Order: sequence, then structure tokens, then C-alpha cells
Amino acid sequence: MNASPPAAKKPRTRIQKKNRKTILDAALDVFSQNGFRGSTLDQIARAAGLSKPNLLYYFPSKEAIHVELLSCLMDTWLDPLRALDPAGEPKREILSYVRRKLGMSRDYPRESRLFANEILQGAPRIRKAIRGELKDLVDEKAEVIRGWSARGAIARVNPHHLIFSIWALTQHYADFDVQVRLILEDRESDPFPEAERYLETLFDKLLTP
Amino acid sequence: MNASPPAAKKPRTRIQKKNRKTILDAALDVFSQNGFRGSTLDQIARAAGLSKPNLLYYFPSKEAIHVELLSCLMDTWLDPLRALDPAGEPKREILSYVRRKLGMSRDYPRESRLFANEILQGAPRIRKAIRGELKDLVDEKAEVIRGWSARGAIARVNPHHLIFSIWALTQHYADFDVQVRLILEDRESDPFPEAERYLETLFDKLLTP
DNA sequence: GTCTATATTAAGATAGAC
DNA sequence: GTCTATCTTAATATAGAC
Repeated sequence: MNASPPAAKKPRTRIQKKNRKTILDAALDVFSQNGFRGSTLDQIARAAGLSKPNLLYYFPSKEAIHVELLSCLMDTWLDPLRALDPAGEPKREILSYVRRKLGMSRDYPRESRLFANEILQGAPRIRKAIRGELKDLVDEKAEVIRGWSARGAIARVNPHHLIFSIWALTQHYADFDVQVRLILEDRESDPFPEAERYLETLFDKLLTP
Repeated sequence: MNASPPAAKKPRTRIQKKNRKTILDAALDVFSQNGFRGSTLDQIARAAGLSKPNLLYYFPSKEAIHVELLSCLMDTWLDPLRALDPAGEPKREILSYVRRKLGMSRDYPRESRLFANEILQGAPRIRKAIRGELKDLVDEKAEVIRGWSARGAIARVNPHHLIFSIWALTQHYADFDVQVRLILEDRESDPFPEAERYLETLFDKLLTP
């Protein structure tokens, strides 16, 4: 059995809350760009405008900061899928999900890259959350989509792979942002408007029965 | 100006060639799973069955191994797109490209993750190749696809985003393999057959005029 | 060409003053 | 709560024997 990592200190005073937020935001910057092992406490401390020992006053270790970030953000990350409404108009619901998810890539690219780094490296710290709450949510929504397919409201598609494809296509614009921008350099200074049109067409055609 | 990293030693004897290959293969294992900074020479040496100083007899530094890997593999990585034939039947050509690219994710997931790690972290070591040979190839093939669209052989789509979507959808099955398998655990032990069917349908519908 | 031993630096974490 | 100084370990790289 592995011991669970030491839990982060519970915030009490106002100043503690503020500093913890500052640290987590700086850590998100650093971890999302360099991965866990590629990031140093020095970088995070500098980004947060605090000293290294002061970081470790608020969090017991570098690992604890990373774990805290991942678990805090997991919830936000799943919100767009949670909002998929079984009672809504099927195709509109899925297209809205695509739009919300692309919006996350545009507005929260750091979060996307944080998760991408973690999963790419075998998801050592969020395996449990993936097999647990993430899988449960996906299975639940896949069942909804299967129902829509079955009654002919949308085309027949494998619902799990449909969800994967939405993740892949939208997160690509955050995770591979550098590459996308380098390739489009002389064409689109902001790839997102075109991406939105393209993905709308793609999923509209895919889902039309 | 940055000095360019020292070039790797040119192989001369048979044993040198063999050892360099062993080292690069081991390094691919390690770098693709842990990223550059997350990997250590110890890990690579152990995986290669050589001592650490022996590694540094063949390559001047850890960085040199990484650079050599990336530049050796870039070519292989672009082969499927190079094979897209302007004289072929348009939809069939694109669907074949998708199939080849998905095959790369299945057969060479380490290479996919090596590039994903690199790009995710800002592509510090392959920026030039992206703006150069990669962009040139993409622009060239995008022009081919634009021609196919214009003459009505396939539907009207943004060719650059079409190429991005093929990358995103196929590489997802290599880069996020852990997540895909954890979620499909009780359904598909091998995600690739379903992925191939799903992607074939998706691109067929997207491209039909 | 390959190894053991080691120099050198970087990074996570702690001690203890204020 | 915050800082300076420091301990400790791990990692890149080198020296030098064989």
C-alpha cells in the first residue's frame, strides 16, 4: 500500500487564503508549461513573488501543490460535460458541449496543458479520479447519447468515441497551441474563430442522421 | 545568440552504430514517458543496459540524445502526410491518410508522446522544424486539399483545420492512451478497431460534398 | 570502449532568527 | 508569517584506470 500524500494545510485567515491562491496560480503557470518534474520550487516562488520556504509554509511539498491543483481543477474541467442536458434537443446539446469545451481551451489553456502533461506521463496522480468520477460521468452521458442515437434523433455513433473526439479536437487547440500558431502564422493570428466554424460543421455533419 | 548544441558523434564502426541505436531506443522509452526534464541519464542507462559514462561516450550530453531523437524521428513522423497523393482519388486519399496516421498512433505511441511532450512544453527544440519543413509540407498539402474542395470532389472545409483535426483525433489515441483505456476498461480491451471505424465514418461524412 | 569513482551543480526541504 | 542560511539528495558530467 502507498501512503497517501500529506494533505495541504486548510486555509484559515484571509491572508492565508490569498497567499494560497497566489501560489496555486503561479504553480499552474509553471507546472502547465514544464510538467511536474520539469518545474522547480524556485520558479514557482519567483512567479508567486514569495520565497521558497514561504511556499513550503503553505504547502507541505512540491507534490502537494501539484495534487491540490489537479484535484481543485478536475471539477471545473468536467463542468461542460455535466451540463449536457438529457432533456435538451440532442444535436444542439452536443454542439453546445463542443462550443463550451472549445471555450475552455481558449480561456483556460493552462488547465488543459496541466492535465495533458499529467495524462501523457501516465496519470500517476489522477488515475483514481479518471477511473472514478470521470469514467462515471462519461458512462452516464454516453448512455444519454446512445439513447438519442437509438431513437433516431442523431446519427448512430459510438458514444464513447464521440466524447473522445470532442476532447481531442477541442483540447488540441490548447495543448498544441504553439504548433497550430506556428503553422497558421501567415494566415490566422487567432485560430479559434475558424476552429469554432470548422468543428461546428464537422459535428453537425457527423450527427445528422 | 544561442550556441547550437554540440552535434552527436558520427557513428563509424559497427559496434558504435549498434550501441547508438540501443541508446536511442532506450531514450525514446524514457523521454516519451517522462518528458525531457523528467528523465534521467540513470534511467536511460539502465534501460539500455549500459553505464552512464558509456552513454556519454556516444553522446556529448543528455540534451544531445534528445535532439538527435527528435530530428531522426521528425522525418518518419511526416511520412504519412507526404504520401498524400495529389493525383489520387480525393476522399480515398484523405481517408487513407487518417488510417495511416491512426496506425502510427497504434504502432509508434512512444514517438507520438515524445512529440506531444515537446510541443506541450513550448517546442523549445523543434520550433525551427515546425516553422520550416512541417509548415511547408502542411501548406503544400493544404493547397492540394483546397483544390479538391474547389472542384467539388470533396466538401468545402478549411484544409489547415482539416489537417489539425486528423492529427488531434489520431494522436489522441496514443497520447491519451492511459485515459482512453481506463474509461473503456469494461468495454473495449483494444480501442483501435472501434477508433478506426469511428474516424472513418466521421471523415467520410465530413468530406462528402 | 567500458567501467568505478568523483567533481559539481541544482533542487527539495528544514532550522532558526526576526 | 516571512526571511536567510543551510542541510541533503539526486543528477549531469568528467577523470582516469583497465
